[in-house]
Amino acid sequence: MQASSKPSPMAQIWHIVSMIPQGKVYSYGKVADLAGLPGRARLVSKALRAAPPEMALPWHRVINSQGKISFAEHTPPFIEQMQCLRAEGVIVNRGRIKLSDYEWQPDIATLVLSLPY
DNA sequence: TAAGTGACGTCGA
DNA sequence: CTCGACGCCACTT
Repeated sequence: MQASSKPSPMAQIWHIVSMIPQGKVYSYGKVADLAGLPGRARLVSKALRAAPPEMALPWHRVINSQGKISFAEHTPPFIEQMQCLRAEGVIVNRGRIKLSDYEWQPDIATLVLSLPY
């Protein structure tokens, strides 16, 4: 059984990102881990850029492991991401976000039920 | 095939 | 805590 093909890495990444709750953030590296792609954080950024706008993926909730927005400060994309986060109640200072307050703590049960076994 | 690039991560100064 | 160097991976030149 289970002869069906497993989802593409990009589809897996999109799936994980779509699960990040409003008002919470998660790092590229951890998204990659949950997607079953350890060590491929850079693939996550690529997947977000490739995501069609129609799917309204919450890309702004993905930041780097240091709790900062990865775009260069003062650039249009940086400002857009910061505003999206603030609109959800996330406090952003100079591109920095307090992970101890806003990092998503994925529920194990939810994860198990959502992964493609 | 080698070298460059990037919405990353980790470690040490 | 901030920075730079280096490691990494998947492309692109």
